[in-house]
Amino acid sequence: MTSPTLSDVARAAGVSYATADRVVNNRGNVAEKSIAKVREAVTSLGYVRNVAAANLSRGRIYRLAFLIPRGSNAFFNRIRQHIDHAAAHQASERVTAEVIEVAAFAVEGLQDSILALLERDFDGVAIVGLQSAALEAPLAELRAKGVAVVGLVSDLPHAARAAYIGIDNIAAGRTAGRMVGLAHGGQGGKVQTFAGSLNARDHAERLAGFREVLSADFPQITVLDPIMTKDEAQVLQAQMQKVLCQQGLTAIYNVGAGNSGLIAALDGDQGRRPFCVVHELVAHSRQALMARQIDLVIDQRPDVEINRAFTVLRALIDAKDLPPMPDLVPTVYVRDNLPADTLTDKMKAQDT
Amino acid sequence: MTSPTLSDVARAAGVSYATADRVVNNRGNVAEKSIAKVREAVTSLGYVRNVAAANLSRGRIYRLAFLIPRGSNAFFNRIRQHIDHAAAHQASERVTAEVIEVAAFAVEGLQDSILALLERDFDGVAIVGLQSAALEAPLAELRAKGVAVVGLVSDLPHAARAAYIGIDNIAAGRTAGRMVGLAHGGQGGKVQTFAGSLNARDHAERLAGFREVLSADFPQITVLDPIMTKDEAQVLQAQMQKVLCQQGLTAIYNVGAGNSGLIAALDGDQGRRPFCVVHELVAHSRQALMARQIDLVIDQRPDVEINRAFTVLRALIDAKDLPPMPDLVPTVYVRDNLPADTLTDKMKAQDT
DNA sequence: AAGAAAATGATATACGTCTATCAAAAATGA
DNA sequence: TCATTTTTGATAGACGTATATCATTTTCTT
Repeated sequence: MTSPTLSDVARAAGVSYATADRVVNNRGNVAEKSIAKVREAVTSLGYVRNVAAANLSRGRIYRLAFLIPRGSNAFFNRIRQHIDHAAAHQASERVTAEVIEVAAFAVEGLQDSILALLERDFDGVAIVGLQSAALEAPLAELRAKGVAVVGLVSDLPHAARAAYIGIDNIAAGRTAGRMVGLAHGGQGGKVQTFAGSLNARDHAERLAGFREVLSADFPQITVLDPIMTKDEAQVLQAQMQKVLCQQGLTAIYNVGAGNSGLIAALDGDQGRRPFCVVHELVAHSRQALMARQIDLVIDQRPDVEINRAFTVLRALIDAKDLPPMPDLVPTVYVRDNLPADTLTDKMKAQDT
Repeated sequence: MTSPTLSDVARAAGVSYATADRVVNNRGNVAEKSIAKVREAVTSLGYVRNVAAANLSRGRIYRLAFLIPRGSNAFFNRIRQHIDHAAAHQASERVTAEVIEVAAFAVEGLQDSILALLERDFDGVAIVGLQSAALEAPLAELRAKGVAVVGLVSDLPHAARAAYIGIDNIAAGRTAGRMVGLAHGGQGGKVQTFAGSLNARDHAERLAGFREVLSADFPQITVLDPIMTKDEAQVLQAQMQKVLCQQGLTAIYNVGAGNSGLIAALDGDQGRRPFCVVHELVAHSRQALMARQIDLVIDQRPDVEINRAFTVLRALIDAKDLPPMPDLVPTVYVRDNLPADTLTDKMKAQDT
């Protein structure tokens, strides 16, 4: 009925509690023979450490930090909200999470913020990162202090983090490509692509995946070179207006942000519009999907990612293995399978 | 730094620990005035009960049961595996989960199994249910005993369960319809549908959603009446072979199981095949997707659902509010966004 | 104001683990 | 063999909450 305690293990192994404790917590100074006896008793009794008792005893608290790009970006607003929400619900498990805003997509700013973390006493940090070697040194220092570090949404240099929590952006681009291909129903066409900047790794990856699928499986569809938008809605709107005048354009794919501009341009347009695919479900992309202004949204489910970041950080801090977690996959939204996400609904449509 | 304890609250409220305890655990026999003082201290100090300590103290263990249809169905095999896997990882939190197999989709069998649960001492139960009034009485008894009950994958009578954990099957069907519609690229067509039985609520719902979208948004596509398969692969294979000979068939949609038969029929076929959409990602649907024998799989992510069932049951048992949980949505898989699910990969292709 | 009822305080034990201390026993080295 | 090192045992306090008991104080009734 009740599960065995470490005292039970000690008794079964024929050693004292102290010795059993030395073994399970690798405190050293134990004879091989005793180690073997205890290990055996552990498996035969099926002993598992009661983490509640353990955490209580050591007064463990999880101080977590999330480094998130600053700005009014709807996507990161959604992320910030979800972090606060999730943290509030884990307060009873002694989890605190602080959102620290950093200059958006700037290596130096990120570097400084990471160094600033050294002064604070965090147990784990999730960072919306950049693949820059300049981050390796500060991250190494952080990890040397015993802080668990994971990359979130956008990866860090591999050696500098314990895990990456985010989708595979090549797969996301491939998925978009597949959808655009399918939507042509075997006919030919011409796709205009948009990107914020190809220095952003995720943008480049999505585009690569997109091209890959179309050229391999739908050669009758032409992919036009991306128009750069700096993720600004105004730029997108202006460029879209131009593009929509072209003849024979059958699809639009924006790998980046600024979709409110894209949608605004479509709004003014009449006649049959091209098939439109964008990324990230936020208030206005959701509305546009409902209003049939766009056809598909590829989403990375940031709320799922945040939950996972909490779980992974706690597991890393406790040095235990990860619980079973379904893969993160790029999710395809059409107007028919939208989540009833109240957060998204309530949020004002701002810039993406 | 360290969070306040109930003793701190008592001190701040100017009452004894005993009284503070009486208030927070509503033991009664406390003056209104004292209640107010304690409540105030709780909010001003930001006190939150340390659940680790609480669970330790009362020796709380979570005894959970999952009622899952018996059989070699690949989908439910996947579910069973994931339950065991998840349970193993929660053992250190004193969670045990027992999978109880019940006769597949039979009201009487389910009824008996629920009554059998009364003899056991479970704290929470997740049931792959049926919408039958005959289940209401036994479930009411179970809940009267204080057992938390949730519906899983397939819902129970609403009043008889605390929550339903599964996707909206109408939305799933609508999503399939949207995809089939899009894949016609504006052209007309003819879709053959397959279902196990229209008595199965989920099958009927998916079909309804599918029809709804096609008739509303893609009127140029004809939806043929479903061929009934009893979810048997042989039936599907035979029927598919007939169907594939028809002229002008542009798409196939199977709302039910038995896809290995469907795939086998496609395997033998040459020439341009129709656009194929099926449900549930299991070993063989995955393989077929990779081998380009089918185009789309609509999946309900049973592993996510299982995780959620654990979370919801524990929250119900602890009588605390639910943590933030992203919506469950029908997930669209193409060959480009497949999860690297080792479980699925390793599992032998059996009947779906 | 006396007696009954209600509310409060003080306190103890238990949950299972971590951590530390000190003494005792066993193994090792010279 | 004696001194040294290594290993072991016994034990106690702490973590924060739940639960129980009993004595005491306050409030209510009439």
